[in-house]
Amino acid sequence: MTVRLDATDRKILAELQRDAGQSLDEIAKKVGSSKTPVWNRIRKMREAGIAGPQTVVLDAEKLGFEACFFVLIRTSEHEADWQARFLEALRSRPEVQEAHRLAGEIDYILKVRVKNARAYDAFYQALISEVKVHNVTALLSMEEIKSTTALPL
Amino acid sequence: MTVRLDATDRKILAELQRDAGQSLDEIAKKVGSSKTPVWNRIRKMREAGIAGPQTVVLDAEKLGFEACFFVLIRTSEHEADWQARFLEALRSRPEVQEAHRLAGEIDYILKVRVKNARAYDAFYQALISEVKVHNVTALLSMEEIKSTTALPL
DNA sequence: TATGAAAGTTTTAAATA
DNA sequence: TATTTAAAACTTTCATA
Repeated sequence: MTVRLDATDRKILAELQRDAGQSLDEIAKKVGSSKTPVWNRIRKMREAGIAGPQTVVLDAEKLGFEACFFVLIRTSEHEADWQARFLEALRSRPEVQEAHRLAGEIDYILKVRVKNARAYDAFYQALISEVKVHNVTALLSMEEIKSTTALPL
Repeated sequence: MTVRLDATDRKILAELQRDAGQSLDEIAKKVGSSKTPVWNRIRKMREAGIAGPQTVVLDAEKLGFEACFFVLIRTSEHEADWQARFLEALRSRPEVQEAHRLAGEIDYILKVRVKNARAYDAFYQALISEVKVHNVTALLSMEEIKSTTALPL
């Protein structure tokens, strides 16, 4: 389901990733085209689901979210029912910003953003009371060196 | 440097996180206010750096970025000079979407998004040739269960 | 806080290369 | 077929009540 894009499409996406707030005219100038063609390309990429919703990046620290944990989870349960409940628990908890199922020893990794260590503990207790997990390791972030959703187009 | 926000500010931020493309009128209706006050609040929050740049979320899979690794790094080097070079290497590589310095046994965690396993290996070889690291474990994501930058305001 | 008018932007449509 | 021009609809921005 990979879509064919030309160099102009890629430049447009790169600009939108950098700043989705700029006007069509500005983008058009930067990619060496004009408003209408740029608008049509963006519309097509949106329809194809390549470009999704716009969002605003908030400063987590300034909003009081001062703790970020990476959580490594091992489980002994591998039945469909257990997995369905576990995934539902992750999806419904807003503290969980990322959740991946992994290959290898460790089964899942989560990125959890909370106000403080106490809030993490509350999250942890709630999670393990909902679904049984074998082993949990929490890695506490001391410093966010880099954080971006931009893809290197 | 935490800023005081009221319930309306929070609702506005929540709406902007959900969809930054909607108009002021729509946001105003949803938060039970009108255009001008909403606009003033957004401007203030931008000036305070609480609300940052707008971006568009792209579909990594559709763009051919089919591999995502979490990389756990242990190092024996803890000198300022080594660290400065290491951080610079991470910041300058666009495959690195997240990088955190951790407390405890493991020193750093990275989230690395690449087209395929070969591209990951190229990244890995380049990184270890630039800076010496003691131990590297790569966790391969099989499935992205959840991915959001939204904070639970 | 609300109203409204000026400036700017997006979107659609028609004309042109 | 793709691009440019042009015009309508809508949004943002800001002055004033």
